[in-house]
Amino acid sequence: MRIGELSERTNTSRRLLRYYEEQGLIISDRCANGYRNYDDRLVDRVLQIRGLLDAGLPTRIIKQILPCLDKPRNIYFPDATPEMIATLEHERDRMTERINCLTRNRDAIADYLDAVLVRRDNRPHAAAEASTTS
Amino acid sequence: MRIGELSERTNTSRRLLRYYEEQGLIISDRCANGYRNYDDRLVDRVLQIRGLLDAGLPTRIIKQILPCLDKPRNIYFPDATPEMIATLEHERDRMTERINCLTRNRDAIADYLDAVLVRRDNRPHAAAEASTTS
DNA sequence: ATTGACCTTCACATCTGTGTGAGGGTTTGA
DNA sequence: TCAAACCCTCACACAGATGTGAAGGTCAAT
Repeated sequence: MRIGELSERTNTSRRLLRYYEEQGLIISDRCANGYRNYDDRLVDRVLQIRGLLDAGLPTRIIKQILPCLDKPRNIYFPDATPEMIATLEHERDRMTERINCLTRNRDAIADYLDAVLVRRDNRPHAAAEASTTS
Repeated sequence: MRIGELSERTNTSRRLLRYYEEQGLIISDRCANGYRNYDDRLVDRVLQIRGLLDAGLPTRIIKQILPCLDKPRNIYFPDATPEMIATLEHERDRMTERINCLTRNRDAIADYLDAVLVRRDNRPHAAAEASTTS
């Protein structure tokens, strides 16, 4: 598929697709006329990149962790240098911290919303309250 | 406490503390000489802000969600306009998406690391393998 | 009284992810 | 053949988070 289609299917501007390529996050082969040509799998890949970017990871890090995220991975192991492993462990832990932080705060927002909405439902005009009071 | 101490205790530059204040994320009262004076609770608050920023939330959003994250919250409910509630619900959902994305990818990294490290342990010089083969 | 370690504001700089548009080719269909 | 709709590269612009430094006030200890 060409860049326009990938752009539509991932809801990502052409500009950004070229930028991700420039940063080494995705690759494309070229048609005879110079147009980029993308594999179908790039759709998921781009979505994954966008999710990680949105979660605060810089392209530099995403580029490093992408190779070990490919699905049929157990088939061949790329070069796993000790520094690379250390980097991955570090990023794994940082991501866990992010997850915990987000979870804590999201739960607090959810609790707040629950409280506000319940309070609203219990107002004067409240109607269906039979089971709670009996 | 003054800005230097808050900076040390949160591992955050003075510059950034002033920036967060300018963005309305934290407040400070001033001493007679104009120095900022911070409450002890600001330490946790700043840490929370940093975590959210690191997880990809912009200051604009953080400012909106902070008020409903205060601990003894159930005591008084601030003005919860319908738009505010809609915003919070939206951010809650976006945070859930981020959490899911981070979790998926972190787990993939963890799996990869486990596989690489196990493989390494099973190499020629492996010693303690009695239970696996019997 | 002076020095050093604080603090203030202000302003300019940097990096990253994006947008936008110019200038120019290719392909397709009327 | 011409227009529309693609594609290309390049370059400038912008916003947000952050660094850095200048010019200057305050305070504590020597």
